[in-house]
Amino acid sequence: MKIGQLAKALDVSTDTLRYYEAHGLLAPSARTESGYRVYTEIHLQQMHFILRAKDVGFSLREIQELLHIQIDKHQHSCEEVKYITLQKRNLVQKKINELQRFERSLTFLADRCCGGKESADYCSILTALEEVDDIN
Amino acid sequence: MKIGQLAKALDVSTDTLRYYEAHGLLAPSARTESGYRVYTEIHLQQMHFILRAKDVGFSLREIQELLHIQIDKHQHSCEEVKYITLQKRNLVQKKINELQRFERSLTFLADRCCGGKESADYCSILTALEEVDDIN
DNA sequence: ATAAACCTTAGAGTAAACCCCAAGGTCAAG
DNA sequence: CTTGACCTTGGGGTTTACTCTAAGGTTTAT
Repeated sequence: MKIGQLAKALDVSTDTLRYYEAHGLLAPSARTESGYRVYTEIHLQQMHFILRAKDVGFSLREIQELLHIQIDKHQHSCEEVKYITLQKRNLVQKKINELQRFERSLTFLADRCCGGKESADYCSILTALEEVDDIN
Repeated sequence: MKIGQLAKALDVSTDTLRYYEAHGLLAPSARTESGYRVYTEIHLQQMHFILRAKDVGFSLREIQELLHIQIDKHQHSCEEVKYITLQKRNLVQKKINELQRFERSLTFLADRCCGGKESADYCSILTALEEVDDIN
């Protein structure tokens, strides 16, 4: 697979892929004789991982750390890897909790909202949020 | 409450608070005679909302949109508010799903990891991820 | 065989979200 | 009544994550 194909499959720009390569996130496994980057199915999967991670608020640096667990595996003991992994999981769980709180607020707001044509005087995320906060 | 106190309570800089004000995210309700910004408990809560939203990957623009549901409530019909709200909830639910996938990957990795002193040759987020992806 | 559509590197430009500094006004403590 | 910790505005600088341009080489389609 060439960079353009991978980019199209992921709906990102070729620039982004080169940027990720330059920043240690995704390196093509080989080059053609003429220097073109060659990617495989694995890179597609890895990019899906990266994009999902980005989407839920991880910075590229944090994503790199996650990937580093693999890349540096010979340098790290299993103990360290486990520690890092559990730490990251805590972070993920915290994010999930926050999002679930948002979800409850939004659900509350939607339920409370009549959905009709009249002015939304009594509709407000913040009001909903406060109420949810009170409930919790 | 003055800006410094609010900043300290939230562990952000006063610059950040002024930046948010300039960008329509959080305006103090009043000023002192000498021009100092005056905040209340409500602003503290609103900032908690903003910071949590930021933490789970919403941009300031997106957060503003969420808050706008309130600010513009007289301009919007309840129908519109409900539509926006449900759309945002979809987004939140998508993020939750993505994070739960991460959580499964990380759990899988941690479980698989012996946690001992030896090299982590067989520990890898990506390997774990692939396996989880296979399971799903 | 030549245009169109790719690819390369290197480097400059941009938007978001701060962060810092200067120059000066305000205010509580000693 | 002044020192030091606050506050004000305005503007410049930084980092992250792209995005674009220039100048040129490669591949595919007619």
